[in-house]
Amino acid sequence: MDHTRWLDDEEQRTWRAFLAAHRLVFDKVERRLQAGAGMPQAYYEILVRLSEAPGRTLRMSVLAESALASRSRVSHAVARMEEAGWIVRRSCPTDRRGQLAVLTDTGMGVLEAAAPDHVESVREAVFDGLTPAQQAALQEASEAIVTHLSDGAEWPVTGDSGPDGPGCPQAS
Amino acid sequence: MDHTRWLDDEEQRTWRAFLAAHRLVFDKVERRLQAGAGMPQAYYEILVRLSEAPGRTLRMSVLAESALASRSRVSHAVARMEEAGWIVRRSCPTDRRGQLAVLTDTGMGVLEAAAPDHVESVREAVFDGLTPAQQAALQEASEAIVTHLSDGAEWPVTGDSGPDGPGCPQAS
DNA sequence: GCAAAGTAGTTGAACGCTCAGCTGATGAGT
DNA sequence: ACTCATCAGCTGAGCGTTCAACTACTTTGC
Repeated sequence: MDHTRWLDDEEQRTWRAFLAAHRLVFDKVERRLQAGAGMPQAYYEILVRLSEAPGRTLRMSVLAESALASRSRVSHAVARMEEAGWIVRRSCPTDRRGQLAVLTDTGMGVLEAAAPDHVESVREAVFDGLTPAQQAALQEASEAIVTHLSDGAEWPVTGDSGPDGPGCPQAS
Repeated sequence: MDHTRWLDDEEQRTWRAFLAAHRLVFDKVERRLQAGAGMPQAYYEILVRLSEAPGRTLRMSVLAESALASRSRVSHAVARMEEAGWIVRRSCPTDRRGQLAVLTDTGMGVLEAAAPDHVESVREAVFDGLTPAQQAALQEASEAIVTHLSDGAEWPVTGDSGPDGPGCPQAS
């Protein structure tokens, strides 16, 4: 027997449009970022989160959660960006398991240099194709999905530091 | 001077929600597919396109375009799936540069076995979190983005074979 | 105190994707 | 016919991601 809740035609159409939009938007944005700044989206997002954090500092695990990335990914990425001089790692004074990632001035400079073209590509890919009403609808639907998938757990879309702070107070 | 068309707060919020929604949805779907069927989304999509094509056959370039993938990606992917016995390659009789990818019965079986859980994961990730109105809005916004990014070029979201057929008539 | 369970982060292998460069076929211009 | 540009597809190197260990530290329960 077949319990599968198959998609009807309308759902199928929605899913394929969503899929196509995703691929087209992120391909474009990723390519532009790679060409212009030589870094993948994931790295950019890590830099953004760090730049917004107090003291430009975040614990690895907080960074991972806030950038929606696995710990492993962040580990590898930060290692690479540390080689490049964009980030330095310091150990956390209150929990010796912890590591703090700190955005350097160099890293901040790289981010600021990359931002204008990145933002432009996002605007071209998403906002230039939408009416204000469609934009509002997209926001609402996206937030509904995020809320649903983050389960009961709150999920700070605007990057604040969560209910219990950055996990390790910025030591500077 | 600074010509950058920065995002205002509302646009920023929309973009971050869109970004988060996509990461969460595709992470979930990809993981489920990988765990259940041992294949990435990109492979699944290739199999779907082939299964819908007349004679379960498509030229490599048509396959790439229809799956929104680069030719290189399709080349690598088909090579791997050919090793697995899911696809066979045959040369195109009318254009000796061309290659036809044909879905085998084994491949069709793998696809059919993978489909139920994949569809279920899509439903859980997307539709279970949306009201019907939100779903309709998401479809409209996604299609607007797709239309915008595909430029003037038509883009068959529903996988038909395009204005001039599969490019190489299915020879069977 | 001390063992057991849980948490933070790292590491290396496997793998898919991208990019650039390549072969070989086709089509247009002369 | 002959050249040159274009197109279809393949290939290998490089890179980022994932997954499954693994180390080190912390917390819980006794």
